[in-house]
Amino acid sequence: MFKVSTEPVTGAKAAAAAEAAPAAPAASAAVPPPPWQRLPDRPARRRRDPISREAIVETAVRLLDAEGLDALSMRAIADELGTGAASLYWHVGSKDGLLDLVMDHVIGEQEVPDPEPGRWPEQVRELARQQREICLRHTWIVEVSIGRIPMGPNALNFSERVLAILKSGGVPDTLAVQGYLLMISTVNGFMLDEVGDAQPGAPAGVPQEAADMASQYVASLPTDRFPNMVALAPEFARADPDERFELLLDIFVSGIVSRASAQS
Amino acid sequence: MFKVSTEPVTGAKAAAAAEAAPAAPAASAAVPPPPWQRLPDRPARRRRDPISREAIVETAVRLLDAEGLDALSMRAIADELGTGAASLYWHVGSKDGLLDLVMDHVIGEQEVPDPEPGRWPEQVRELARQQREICLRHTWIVEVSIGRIPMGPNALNFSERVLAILKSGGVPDTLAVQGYLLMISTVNGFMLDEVGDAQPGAPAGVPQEAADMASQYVASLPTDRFPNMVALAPEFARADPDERFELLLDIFVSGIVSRASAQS
DNA sequence: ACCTGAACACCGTTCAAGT
DNA sequence: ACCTGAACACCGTTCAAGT
Repeated sequence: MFKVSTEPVTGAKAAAAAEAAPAAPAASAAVPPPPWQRLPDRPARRRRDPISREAIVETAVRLLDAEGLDALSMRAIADELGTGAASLYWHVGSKDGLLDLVMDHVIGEQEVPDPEPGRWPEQVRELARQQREICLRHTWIVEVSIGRIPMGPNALNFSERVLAILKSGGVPDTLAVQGYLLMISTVNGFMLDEVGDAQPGAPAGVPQEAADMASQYVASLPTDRFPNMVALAPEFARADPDERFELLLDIFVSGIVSRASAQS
Repeated sequence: MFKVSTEPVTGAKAAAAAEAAPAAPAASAAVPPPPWQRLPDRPARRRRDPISREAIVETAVRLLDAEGLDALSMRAIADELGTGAASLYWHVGSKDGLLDLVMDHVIGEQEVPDPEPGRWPEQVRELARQQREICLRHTWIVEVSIGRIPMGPNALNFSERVLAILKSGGVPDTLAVQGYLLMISTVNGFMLDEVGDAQPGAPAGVPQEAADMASQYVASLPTDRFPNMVALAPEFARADPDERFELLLDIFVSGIVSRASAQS
């Protein structure tokens, strides 16, 4: 089922404000114990990451970037924070709930410029490129986004600002919303291809090695049964993702533009 | 990492042929024991699904359709076949390997028509619609396809025949391959949105209920901070997927067509 | 060649109990 | 209000052993 991942709109802002404010009076704050004092050696929680909803989300993102989606477990996150897995459940409810928060956190990385009505198509292109870059930084995000309708505070803010750009360009209501939704999912589809489930080691983006292997295999097929594949094998090899992404943008944005001017 | 999911091209054909051939002499084949005879009651494997690579794949697909991706476990498959999980590993190597086979199996549902050079753009549209329908039948396939470069026998056959259509239409080599790859991933992106991780109960496709809930929530936002969202809330509600898919096809195919005629 | 049971090293989540 | 350890019901996979 679809889950509408909502957060109270004020939540994040409030938290951010609290964080920005000067730290609370640290009167009896952490003082390191004298070196001779023997403390009960429970894991000695590293308090630079105090356990809180925000800290859990940030730890999860760091872990995801470093180890990939398969390696993310509640136990691993808790370990990183110096606690047990059970402790996380008070803050995030479930792993699924945590991933909702993680997704909104990542959406927060998008910076949407103020509308410049004259060049809205180029602004749309820039947004798409930025979306791609975020997916390359966080290769796990496409998979995480499956089945989540982004409605957290950052998602709402993002949508609002993108729609402002389209509306300022005179795109009619229906086309603006449809086009916005299609743009997101089209880029996601592209990224589905480009990043796959790349492991952290890999430099993100389809490893050239894999592309070459595939192309080589295609070239080796029996010509009589796969004439087109064999003939086009070299094309599969030199499929530069940047180039292909720009082609996709060209097709997509010019399509929206021509429909927008036809309707107004 | 990307896995190139390859099967020897001849494998499936050979297996199919073997299956089609008359069954081996069933001289001392299974005769049901007399009703009074007490047999050791091990699970009494239902032999209508003999355990084999093909049977495992088919069982997996049936289970996936019925219960969704999260519910698929090696134990569940084995249970359905009347064995233990360990027995599957002789046939499929790993769950991941099984999913490779499952993906190729599903790709095999695509029927690609022979090229009709005059109407290749419409043929491309039809292929995309068919891809969508398969994703609606098997809502888990988009997620399964992440990180898999489809190179099984059915995938190769599919690619070959699609490329034949594009080439017959006079699409230049590079654009044919790029366009083919982009079409697949664009439809996948759309399906990522449309099916999410729909559970088996749901009628496949974004539940109208969820769309309404989202739209209602958007309409309830503070107007001063989300003027565009609030104004466009109704558009979010009546986003008919069929309509949006056709818009996407229009944009995409017309983009390919105009570039094809510009280059030739 | 094929199948099996039992074990290993994990999961997400719950819950009574602690402070 | 927040955290904890221990337990529950699962996972995928391995492996020695069976036929």
